[in-house]
Amino acid sequence: MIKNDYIPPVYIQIRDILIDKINSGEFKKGNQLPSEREISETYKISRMTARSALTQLVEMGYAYRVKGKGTFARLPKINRDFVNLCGFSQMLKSKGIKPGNKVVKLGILEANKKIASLLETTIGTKVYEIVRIRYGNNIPLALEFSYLPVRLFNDLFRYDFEKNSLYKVIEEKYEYKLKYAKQWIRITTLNSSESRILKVKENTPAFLLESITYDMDDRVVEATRSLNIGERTTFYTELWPNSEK
Amino acid sequence: MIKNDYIPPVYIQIRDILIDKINSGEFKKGNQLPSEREISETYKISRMTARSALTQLVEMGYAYRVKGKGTFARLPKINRDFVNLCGFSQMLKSKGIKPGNKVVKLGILEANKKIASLLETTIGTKVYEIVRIRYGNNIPLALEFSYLPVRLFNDLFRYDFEKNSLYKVIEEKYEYKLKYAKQWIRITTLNSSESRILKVKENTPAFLLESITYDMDDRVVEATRSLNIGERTTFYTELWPNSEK
DNA sequence: AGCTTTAAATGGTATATACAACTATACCAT
DNA sequence: ATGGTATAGTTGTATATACCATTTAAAGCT
Repeated sequence: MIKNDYIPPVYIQIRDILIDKINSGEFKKGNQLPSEREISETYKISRMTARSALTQLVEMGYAYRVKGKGTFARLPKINRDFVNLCGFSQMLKSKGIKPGNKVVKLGILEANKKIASLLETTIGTKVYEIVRIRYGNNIPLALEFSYLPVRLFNDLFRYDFEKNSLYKVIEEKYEYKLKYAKQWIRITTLNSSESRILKVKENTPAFLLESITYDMDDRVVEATRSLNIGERTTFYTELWPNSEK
Repeated sequence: MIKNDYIPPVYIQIRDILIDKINSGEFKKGNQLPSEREISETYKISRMTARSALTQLVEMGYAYRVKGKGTFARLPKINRDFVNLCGFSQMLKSKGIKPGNKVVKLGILEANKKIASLLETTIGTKVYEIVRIRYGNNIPLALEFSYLPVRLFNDLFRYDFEKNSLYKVIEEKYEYKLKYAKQWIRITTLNSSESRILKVKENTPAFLLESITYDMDDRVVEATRSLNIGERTTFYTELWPNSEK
């Protein structure tokens, strides 16, 4: 169907080789990775391409550079105790809270300006909309809007998102490997319909989470907008210095 | 004193020119920026250097790329990057925002239950209190309370924290190497005195940030409580899949 | 032994070039 | 009207080369 003979760019291939070696322990935390020139010789590629691969590692948190010394392995950024890439349910479960899910709307719509800009596509593009209420121990926590380009997901609605995690479907059924997500967090207040759905009073302060999820080819596969009731939400995160040591 | 003859690399200069044009509204959100080739011709630089400048914009959230179409402006709000420990001022600087600082209170007090538990010490321990207003481009952004154990910092108040970064003093003058910080984020509303200090109206929604900073020996060197005006703050973070599992 | 100088290795910046992949448009043939 | 083709413009990938700045270690000198 669509590119079943797809070969990733060289710098991505080298990146993945190095990631494997870090994950397998061949390069341990703090170990020096092969230099740019060294990599270019081993794989018979140009130094700039080797550098691109290393840049990828740095961006993904697998390495850091020190001028004049070298590039060093690091285990990727720790603790996204934030709503993380494994999804909402799994995060709550890890805290011993019973997750819940109710789909309140499913549909296909044409991207307006806002959604188009989040999905980095053009206005009018067809997108799936999934609206869910998120529960923790049966208490409403958040109202979540998910948007996915129709062209990437054929017949998405055959899956039941009260039973299946959206991320699982994306990764296992459609085989998009998710790389990372960008997330912005703001404060807002709930309007009348939002507060009615979540059964709290109008103008309740809430976190507004907007996130964009990218796959390994840096395509936007999903955009979400989530309203988390302020008084029922605490985010926890750990901050580390940029270059570790 | 600090390298007044420093000339930034070309791609940084071009980056800053473009950021200025985005901030000034010459390029509005969604507008197409000059193409890589166009930039390289205007400034008489190579295309790859122009590309580096645009890559910087993308990484800083000022732009996004669409293959085959072009690079488009996007207007980041004041973002707080989670993934660093470098402190408030440096964070704003890296986004091209002029940081500001006003100390509104300096003192030594005895830890109450709350502060004692944050600093992992006993009630009654002597602690420095530093209260500061944080500005970005001269607009009040946050009210920040810092607490440090007196026993770790001899004569701390000889330093001027409107001129010196607290983290710099801790690391350079007292030579504590900072390892990491834990941070909790909640929503609150400003009470009358807080809102008066920040010059906003009472009950304005705000982020409540509480953090604890550890040094290399896992001693708590600082605890902070920060009230960030909700409508002037956006947190930005990147989420990566957990390496475990 | 202790110091300075030199050289090698590393990442950082910059140029020039080429082709691939994708988008939008114009134009033409059916 | 529909579909194909050509073309120009864009970002994406890749090569080859050059020089700079920083770090480290070896070499040389006093």
